[in-house]
Amino acid sequence: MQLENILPSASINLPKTFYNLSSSESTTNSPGSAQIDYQDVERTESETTNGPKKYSGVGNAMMGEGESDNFSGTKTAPDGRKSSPVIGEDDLTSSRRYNIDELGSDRYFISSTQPSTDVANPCSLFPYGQTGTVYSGSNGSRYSASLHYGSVLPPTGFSSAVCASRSQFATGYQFGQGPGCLYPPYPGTGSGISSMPIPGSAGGARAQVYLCNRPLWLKFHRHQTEMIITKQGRRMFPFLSFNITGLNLTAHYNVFVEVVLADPNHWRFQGGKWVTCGKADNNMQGNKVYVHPESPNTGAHWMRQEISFSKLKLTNNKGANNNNTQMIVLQSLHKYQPRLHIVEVTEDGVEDMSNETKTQTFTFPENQFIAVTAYQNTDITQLKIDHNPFAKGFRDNYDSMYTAPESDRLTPSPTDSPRSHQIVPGARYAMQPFFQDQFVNNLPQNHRFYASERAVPQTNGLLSPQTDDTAAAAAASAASAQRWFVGSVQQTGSSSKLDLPYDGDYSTSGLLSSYGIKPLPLQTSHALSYYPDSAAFMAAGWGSTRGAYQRKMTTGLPWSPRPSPPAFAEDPLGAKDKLQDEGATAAAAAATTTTTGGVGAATTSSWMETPHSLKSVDSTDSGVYSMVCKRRRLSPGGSSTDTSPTIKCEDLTTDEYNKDSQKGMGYYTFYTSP
DNA sequence: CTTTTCACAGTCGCGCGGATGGGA
DNA sequence: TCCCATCCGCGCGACTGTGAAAAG
Repeated sequence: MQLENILPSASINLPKTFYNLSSSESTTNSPGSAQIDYQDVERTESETTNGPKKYSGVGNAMMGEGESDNFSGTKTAPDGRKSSPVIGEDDLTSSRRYNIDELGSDRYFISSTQPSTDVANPCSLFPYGQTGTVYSGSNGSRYSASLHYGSVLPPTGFSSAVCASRSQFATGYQFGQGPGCLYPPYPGTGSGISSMPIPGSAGGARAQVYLCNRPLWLKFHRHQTEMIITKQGRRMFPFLSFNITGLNLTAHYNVFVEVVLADPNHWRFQGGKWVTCGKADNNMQGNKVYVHPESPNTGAHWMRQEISFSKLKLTNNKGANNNNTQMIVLQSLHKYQPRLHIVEVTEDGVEDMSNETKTQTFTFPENQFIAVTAYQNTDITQLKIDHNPFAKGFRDNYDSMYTAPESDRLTPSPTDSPRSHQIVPGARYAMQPFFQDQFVNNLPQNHRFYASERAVPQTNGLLSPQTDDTAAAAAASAASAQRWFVGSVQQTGSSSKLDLPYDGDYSTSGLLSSYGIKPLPLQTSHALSYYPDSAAFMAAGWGSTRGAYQRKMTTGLPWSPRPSPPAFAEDPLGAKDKLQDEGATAAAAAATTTTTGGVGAATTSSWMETPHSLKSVDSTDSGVYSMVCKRRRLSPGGSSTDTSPTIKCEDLTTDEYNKDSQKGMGYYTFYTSP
């Protein structure tokens, strides 16, 4: 790709107040310009489609402004290299930091429409499908949306089954992933596929789907999302929540989620990162589909409100099929990709067998996760605790948090969070605060001091293993005139700084560099994700004590023998180069994803082992990292490490940021397809 | 040694019943 | 005094991550 070309446009718009962009590269792009750039990118990408591509952008893209926050995991080594054990570190994407859409809007959408060349259409921005870099399967051929669909979801079985009824539905789809089924071309193609319209599909009604809580998903995705599976079933968190547009108001549709293997590998958490370990067992049988309880229903119904799958449960119990609750059967240590299916049916819920084209599938790469029976990466654990209302009891500063007046307490309750927006008709924005929060870190102004440092989303690439959302981001950016634009942000000049938003702080602390601790993860602000009015809490003492993390030491190899393939594909460029380019890459990331089709864009090369050169980099840190692999939370009073001030101060300008974000619904508005 | 299972403690909302207050 | 609406407290269930034990 031609990063140079892309960068300017790629850069995201961010409130300067918040990010303090100083980067020379950063440019003030207007939304329009951004779009144009993307076009360029897309073009470029398509041209290079066959070439080795790397996973790019996702990681960065993921870092939303709001998110940028705190991610602790990523830190820059003194030399500017990222030392975080986080998955994505090898990922080139990491270099790309920003994703437009994150900043611009909280909603990310993929249109099922065909990847038309229509530039104007946000969808067009994502050359999904075109980028075959993704896991192409044995034949190596790229999966086109249609192809993939067909392979995975045979018209006869899949769609037809659907029609009958929910129960049938589930049954019918149950083995969609069974042997013989192709893996969804995950990274790249996966997203692309879903986004791609099925040939002749929808008789004209092309739906557009927005991932409502995308920012939150991105946060997790950066660290490689993990989902607990238990015998009795465990809810997903983040849960899937979509907004759908473009449906026929009067037509009836079944909406369901299918979870398919994202790649052909078995994974294990070793050396602080996820690495492949043998082949996946794709013979696993069991229900893979969760039909939305409100199915079938009219297009008007589905479009009226957010479609939440908060009740969806994941289990590893093949025989478990609770009559009351649909559960999706998964296998531990396998990577999965949820996919949203919208199938037009008759009033009674029966699908039109004669017209399989009425099925539309949407895939959001950031929804990808690894099923586990116990959390492996403490970053994920912390994110879950910080964001999942059900886990409030595990928040270290919980006490102080709640000292605030009840009136100030906006945290959605476990039950209401999902329901509130789902049930109330027309309450499309009911969750606004929630989403907003995902973007914004609410911090007391007193923390403002560190604003400059936080200017860049932290975790850059380190984390995200798979990236894909960049495409989405790009689309979002293009689609919505970004309110904020961030240039390559990053730190001016020195490449070393690029990666680390917190560079200054971390380096200062020194502790962070070692990773012995989890730098304020958080997100305190994160913890308040659900607390729009977090400031009050902060005043109450929030942030004063945040659990420190203790790395869970793994006796295993410091580094995985085999780096995760696609997701974590290393950048061919030297690490150093990477860093230098990071600023550019960040911007490019968006473009890349767009062009590459998001995560999936990863080329076959991405599957190759990580270059030793990169490893060397890691090795440098390995001493530190090796120790780190898994982190465990410490008691509040715990290690001195956690005390680092930097952490607490994550985002300074948060207040301002919030103001901006709150100003208009526009921030949350949906993208409309041209 | 790794992975899975289980009991546990914690939070929350919901539902129920009782107490309270106002109006007829 | 009776009826009705509202408020409050309690118990229950749902849900979470933790950590130890069990299983492979």
